[in-house]
Amino acid sequence: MFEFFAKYLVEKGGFTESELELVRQVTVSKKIRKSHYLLEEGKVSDFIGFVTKGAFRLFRKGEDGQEYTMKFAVENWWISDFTSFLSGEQSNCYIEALENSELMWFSRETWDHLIATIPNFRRMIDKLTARNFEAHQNRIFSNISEPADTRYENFVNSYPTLYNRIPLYMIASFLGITRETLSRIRKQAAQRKTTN
Amino acid sequence: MFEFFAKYLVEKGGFTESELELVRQVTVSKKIRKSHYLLEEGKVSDFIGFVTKGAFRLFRKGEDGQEYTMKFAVENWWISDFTSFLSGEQSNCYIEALENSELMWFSRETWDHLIATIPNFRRMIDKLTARNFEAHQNRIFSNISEPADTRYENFVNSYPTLYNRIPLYMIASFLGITRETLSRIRKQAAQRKTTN
DNA sequence: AACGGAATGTGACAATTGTCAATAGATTTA
DNA sequence: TAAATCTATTGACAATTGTCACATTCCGTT
Repeated sequence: MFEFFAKYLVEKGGFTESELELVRQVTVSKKIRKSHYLLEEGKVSDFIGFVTKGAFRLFRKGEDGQEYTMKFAVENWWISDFTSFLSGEQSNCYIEALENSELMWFSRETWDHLIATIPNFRRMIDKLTARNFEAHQNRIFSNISEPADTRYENFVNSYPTLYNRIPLYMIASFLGITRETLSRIRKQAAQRKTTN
Repeated sequence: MFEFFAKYLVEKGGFTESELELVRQVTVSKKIRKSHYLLEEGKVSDFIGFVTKGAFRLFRKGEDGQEYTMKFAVENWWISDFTSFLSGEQSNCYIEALENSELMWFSRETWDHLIATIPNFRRMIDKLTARNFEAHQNRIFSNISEPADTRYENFVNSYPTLYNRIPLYMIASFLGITRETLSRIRKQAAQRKTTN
């Protein structure tokens, strides 16, 4: 599956053949089965993964014991608890495989090495970080300014390869509503469609 | 007011005297009066500011025309629309001075120069970026997992130097509720306190 | 000090969302 | 394949939040 990752590096980072080779040499591929965890609360997220197959979610447990989905990741997405990765402290998140999945796996040491030795790599990650910042801003804005039905609509439009692949109750918690409410929102949306 | 900034650089970044001098040479101080704007929608946020006096808020206008506060900044905080700064594209935000304020003002060129020439500066900003990421995560988690009264309580506890200095309707929009709801939450909280 | 506008508080009611319970459908596992 | 588990939907009702209207307080300007 390295070729899948290589394609990404060429397209997003403009990597050359020799740069790709440098990355290949340190890339570890890892398979993980559905419902298994890549990370659990209390452990340090000392890796970064690039998803080549499957799907993941990152969630936290609330005071109420409920699971709140912070993020999804499918093919071509990066996955880690970056907060824990960057601070080196224990994570308060879980990362769960939602399907049988496969990823390119980078330890903290490997990651730092790539950043330090391949300028293109750092550039790519800096761009990614900026995009991430923007996405966070947009999500916060959505949360404070839009009603639930609009948030769901936006979610579907923003993640067309994602929304019909993931259990609805996870989407509900991602949006900050209950599964029942999401059910009703979807029903209303469907009715509006047939009426038009 | 550079001394105020210098203190920050020493405490947070461990800057040496000679490094401070390098920063001082390129630092521009800027005053701005209450209710004036540091940034308006449609312009590019091509600066980063460090607040040495006063207070700011960064907000976006929603579809409904309402203003939604994305962030506050008081003394010792950085202020900019980082999304626009990082992408170089037009901002969809406003930055408003909430009091007569003063800041250390860095153009994009100056900023890049500081990052490139002072390793300590980049290190400090990298740390800051990591903290920022964590803060975003926590806010999103708060938005999707906590009821409004808890969010307000957390806000007060998290920003003790801020919450009683800023109009309530701005706090309400920051939390994603209406001013009326915030009013009632505060009333209930006060009643609980006198009852105990 | 007085005025006017902005900000906050409050009541009545509407709309939205949550909770609980029951059911049906889908998927996994033995 | 069948049983068990997980997921999604729905109804009835409760709780929360929003909307609108108006009163009150606060604050800056003259």
